[in-house]
Amino acid sequence: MREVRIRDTMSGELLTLGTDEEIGIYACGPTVYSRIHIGNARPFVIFSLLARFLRSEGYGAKLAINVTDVNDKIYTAAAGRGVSSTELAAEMTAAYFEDTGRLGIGRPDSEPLATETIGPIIDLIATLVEEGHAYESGGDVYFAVRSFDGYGKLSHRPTEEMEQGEGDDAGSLKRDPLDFALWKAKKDGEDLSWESPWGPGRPGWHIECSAMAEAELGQPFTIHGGGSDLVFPHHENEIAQSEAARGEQLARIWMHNGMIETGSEKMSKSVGNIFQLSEALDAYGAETVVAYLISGHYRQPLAFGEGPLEQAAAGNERLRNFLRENPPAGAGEGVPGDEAAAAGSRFRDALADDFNTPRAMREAFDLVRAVNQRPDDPALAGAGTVLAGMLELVGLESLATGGEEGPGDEALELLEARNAARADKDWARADEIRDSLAELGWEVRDGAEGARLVPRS
RNA sequence: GGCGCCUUGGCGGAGUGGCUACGCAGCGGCCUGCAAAGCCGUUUACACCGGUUCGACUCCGGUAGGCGCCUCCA
Repeated sequence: MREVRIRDTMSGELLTLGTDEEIGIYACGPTVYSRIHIGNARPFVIFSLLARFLRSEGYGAKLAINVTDVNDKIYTAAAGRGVSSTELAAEMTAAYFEDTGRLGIGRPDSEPLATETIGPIIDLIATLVEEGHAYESGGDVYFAVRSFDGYGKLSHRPTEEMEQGEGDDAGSLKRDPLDFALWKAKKDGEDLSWESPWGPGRPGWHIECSAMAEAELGQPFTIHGGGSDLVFPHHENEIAQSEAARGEQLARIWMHNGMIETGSEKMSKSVGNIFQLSEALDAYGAETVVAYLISGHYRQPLAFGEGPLEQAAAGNERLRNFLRENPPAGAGEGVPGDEAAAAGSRFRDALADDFNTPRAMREAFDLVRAVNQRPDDPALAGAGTVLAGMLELVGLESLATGGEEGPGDEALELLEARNAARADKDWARADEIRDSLAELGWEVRDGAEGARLVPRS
């Protein structure tokens, strides 16, 4: 069991996970008012793989990624499309499950919906009102920011500074411009609301995560994550709500992923709308999308574009080629050589060090090159098995177990005919057959041990 | 304007006070009947300006540029 360290946004420091604690991880999922884009997939992948890695190291881990299915944006988008907000949310939630499911990295342990957590949300708000941290005003309920001393500790913003940016709030029901809504009274035209002690309404944007996190993981829990764009105000407000209500820390470590950037790259129209996850999956496949998403350290911004995706695909192809030549052994079959085992160990070390996936992948590629250089070195025995183990940790196990179908009879007959032609040094005929095989989807690779067929990529 | 962060070779992207990241692409070579796969080599990469240091891409300061957020209905 390795000591795993994660960079904490609040303190800026690398914090160590307790080896005997249950690692509760809560990551903020999407607000389902539209199909998710590839940026939304980054936290899903990062936190899913982190949980997978922790388990493989022997940690107890529970991952919860919520779905925010009631929100201003949903009302607006539904109205724009002429459907009910419930309908839109249900449709987009289903699309979210489908799109993320296609990534092939499994599902979180729990995926709570805001609309199914209304009871706990109302209870939490009621507690805040009782404790004097929140107040009702015209059917809305607001959190009194100044009643919570630690406000700003995550995003490192002094409250004095925040006031200045505040625009005119003349018609507001808030007592203080800093305050934010916990509960919003039902307004005309809104088609979804719940009864509450303050009248019919719906939750504000931040409270649902406080309630769901506590319901799923208890409080405090270990890691709270999400995109860096949620640091303020969303996570700052979650802290305020949860800690004011419970008098206890919400989460010990705050872990934020960087944004996917399109930079100034101008994309062609046909590629431009590939921002949606489903379209990226259609165009490149899950393996490429996952490889792309782990190609940079999770905290850093990641450049998006055709180039990076194709590069991820090409890198995968190198790994896949290697695994074809060096297939992983079955369970319990053979012991890896020292050098191969050391590479696997360094791969895990990299992940244990703030989940450094690009550094981990370096170990994978270094191992591949070493074996290609010295295929018979006993120290590198079992490299295919080691590599497959590495890839499983980062959601790329399909590169090793891709379930490639073997060539059919027709292809095998052609291959045999080509072998015969080559034996006769009838190169023209051999090349002709190679073209035929290509049409069937097979690439011929001549090697010392004869020709073999590989699916064309 | 405020807070946080970033700026690495054609592209993506790690990392370290002094030693090749890695991947992709290009070019040259090896291997191959020719290819593919693979191997080797490759155009002196660390925004700019100062400073600290025997030595900085790697620490400090400044400049320029970029990114996220700055609130709950624009």
